[in-house]
Amino acid sequence: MKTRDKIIVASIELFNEQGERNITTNHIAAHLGISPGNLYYHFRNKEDIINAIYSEYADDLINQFKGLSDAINPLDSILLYMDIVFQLISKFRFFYSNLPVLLSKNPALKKRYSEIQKEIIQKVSSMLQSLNEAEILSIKDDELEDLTCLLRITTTFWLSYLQTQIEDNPKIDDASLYEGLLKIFALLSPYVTDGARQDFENARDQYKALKQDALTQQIAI
Amino acid sequence: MKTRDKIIVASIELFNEQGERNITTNHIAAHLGISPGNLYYHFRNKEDIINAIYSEYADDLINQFKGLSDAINPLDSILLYMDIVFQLISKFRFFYSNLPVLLSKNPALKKRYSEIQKEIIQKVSSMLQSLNEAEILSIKDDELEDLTCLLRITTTFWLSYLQTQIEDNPKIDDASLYEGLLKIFALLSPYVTDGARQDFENARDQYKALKQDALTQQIAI
DNA sequence: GTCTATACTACGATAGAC
DNA sequence: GTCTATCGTAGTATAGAC
Repeated sequence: MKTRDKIIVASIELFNEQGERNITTNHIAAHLGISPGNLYYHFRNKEDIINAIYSEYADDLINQFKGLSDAINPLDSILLYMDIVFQLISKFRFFYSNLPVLLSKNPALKKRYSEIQKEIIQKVSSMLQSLNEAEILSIKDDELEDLTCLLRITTTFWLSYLQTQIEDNPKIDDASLYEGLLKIFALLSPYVTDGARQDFENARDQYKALKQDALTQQIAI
Repeated sequence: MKTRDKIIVASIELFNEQGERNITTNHIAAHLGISPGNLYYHFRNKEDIINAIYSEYADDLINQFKGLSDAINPLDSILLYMDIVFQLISKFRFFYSNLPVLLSKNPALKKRYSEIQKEIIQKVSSMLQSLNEAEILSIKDDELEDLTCLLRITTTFWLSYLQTQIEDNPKIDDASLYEGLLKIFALLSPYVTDGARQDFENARDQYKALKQDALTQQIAI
């Protein structure tokens, strides 16, 4: 791997584990066994590294969504979508743990973030409309915007919420992500039509089982 | 006002405006026209100031909730409760903009935060049950926990969400808080019984009007 | 591309006079 | 209680050799 890429990978790892605020450029260099000077050859400063990480995040996002374009049923579609979102948030969780602060001191990043957010909101909104048309959900026009917003808040801050709840510092694992997805089920549940109720609850049970599996696996290790 | 209190007030103000991370003890002292030495006479360090601010927050919370104990109807009760919560979050928003980071590097604070959280969750949960018993909402037993959790996430991170959405750096004002409260309405809406629907929508319209007032007032200024 | 060495700065914190 | 003066440290960043 090129040094530049190594720096990005190590930074993500260290930021996630110990918090972006607690990790300096020197830490990153030391962790990789390279000199600070070398790090500064590849990046102008720490903000530059964060911006590069965000580029990687954005690329990931686009690539993952491409693989999702196959026409499957709308319920699976939104679930897979949410799954991807949770996984990406987990992979870059230092970023989301710190979202308002990180964005406020980096206007360029905030602009990029806003643009991607707009697309995601658009996508979620259109997925909900598809579910409406397929008569899986029954959402009134004036409810659509609020529901989209609540879905965004829940996905964006789910891990942050978990981190504030758990007593000792938590390990973010697959079970945490499935638990987040189950909150999405809870949000959508009141809007599910009678006709789709069975499928919906089956899907929910599947994710409950996945969460349980992840939990027991975790204990086994 | 005593110097100690002045330091707390100024710190809250500066932290909210410019972010806790960007404000040093020297900034606080300079802002008050006192010496750094004087500040350090009153507080051992910056973390000590933050802990003192949190004590003020906790006191505020308890006092506000005391004034709420009068038996009013359960719907007004939860709305007033949420109103208080939003206002407190707004008053200490630097804290919530930074929640996971601030808590992870201050275990004592995290412990205090967790304890208060437990009480709030308990309180919200019992309020929802009252609404159930009064047949204003119809929440099944297995839905209660998820709904409580979604309410917590939405209130806790509403302002953080707003800050990430608005293009240029946002002014958090009354309209923002009412908008947050309307998200609470959106969360509860699917669970409202037919019998209580009219009251619920009337209350919602009231808050919509309040938000509009706040918006126009803001433009007038 | 990578290293060593170093300069600079900001911040946290304390000592000691008043 | 408050000030002035100052020290130590940690983090950022660059220069210049290899």
